[in-house]
Amino acid sequence: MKIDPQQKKIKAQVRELFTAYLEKNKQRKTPERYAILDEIYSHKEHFDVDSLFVKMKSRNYQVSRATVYNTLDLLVEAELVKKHQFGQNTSHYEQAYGYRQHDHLICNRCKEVLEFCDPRVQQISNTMGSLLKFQIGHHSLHLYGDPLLTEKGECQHCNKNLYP
Amino acid sequence: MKIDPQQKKIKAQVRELFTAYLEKNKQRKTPERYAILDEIYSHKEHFDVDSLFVKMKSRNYQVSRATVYNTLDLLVEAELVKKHQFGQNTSHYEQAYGYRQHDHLICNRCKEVLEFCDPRVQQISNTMGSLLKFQIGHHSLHLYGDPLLTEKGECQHCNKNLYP
DNA sequence: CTCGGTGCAAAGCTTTTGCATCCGC
DNA sequence: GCGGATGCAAAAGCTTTGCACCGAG
Repeated sequence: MKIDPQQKKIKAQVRELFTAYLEKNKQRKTPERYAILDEIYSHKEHFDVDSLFVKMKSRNYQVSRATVYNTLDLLVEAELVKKHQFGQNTSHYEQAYGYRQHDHLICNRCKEVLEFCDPRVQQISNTMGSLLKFQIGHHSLHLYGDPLLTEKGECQHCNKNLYP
Repeated sequence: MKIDPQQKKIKAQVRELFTAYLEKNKQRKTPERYAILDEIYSHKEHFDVDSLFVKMKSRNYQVSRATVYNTLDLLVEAELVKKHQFGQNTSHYEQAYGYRQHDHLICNRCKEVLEFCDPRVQQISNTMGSLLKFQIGHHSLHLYGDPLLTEKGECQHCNKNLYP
């Protein structure tokens, strides 16, 4: 894996933000917590708890599942990680820092997750917040659909033949 | 419970639609399936699998959990029921017929689910579908937020005192 | 030193599966 | 009567919990 200087910078910023969060909330700064944060910000992709657990294990770092769950909760609370539920019963997570606001489109065929941006989502959130008298903290917009195939029956995204 | 003539009419229509779906897909018309559909359309509220199972049991109708799960899948497929995942690990369901398109706002405090309508959601769905070359089948937009409290600290929805 | 965090394994919940029986077609 | 659907219970996931030990403050 290449070392992206931009990613390295983000990692450092995120560590600082996490430290600030931990201090503010009088939580301990354990090496496990930082190791998990670091691992998460080493890959751009979405992930689930188990794949993160396996990644930690396959590196030199030994953590328990319980700690992974605990730390993810903390990171969500600190707004450094976002939690999603895409149709399945497993939760998916993604980085929340250094990345512009976006939503997700999930392919019904291959379950791949694409990202997109639309400012109207924020507008809706604002409108409904004031209309219903809520302070909206976050939202999730998921679109589910089938890819339009080429005349050969190939998916225009994963390039796999998905006919029919 | 009052018998709402409008609701009764909807029930009849839904039964017909379900019959059409079952015939089209060469599935059997079992009494259990109709009983479950009927139970779902007897209450307007959202529900989860277990509460539906309990409701069926507490009536005269005995069904197994497996059948509830199977039938819900069918009903989702037939577009008579919508499935949602609100933050928790339990799936929630709601009627999909005789009800205008709407999305959900979930209260962070009491977990109550409010509904709202905004045509811009459909517009976003259309825009992103053609932009990313997908045929969007359905979507889910969930807003999560805290209710604005009155000066006495009461929630303006459930009227409970939620201070602080 | 103290008390919160961690690791491990067991328990808890929701959902799925296997198999015998039942019943719609 | 055949083959799919159901019921029951067991199994399979994912997540949470209990408890002993460890280590950050």
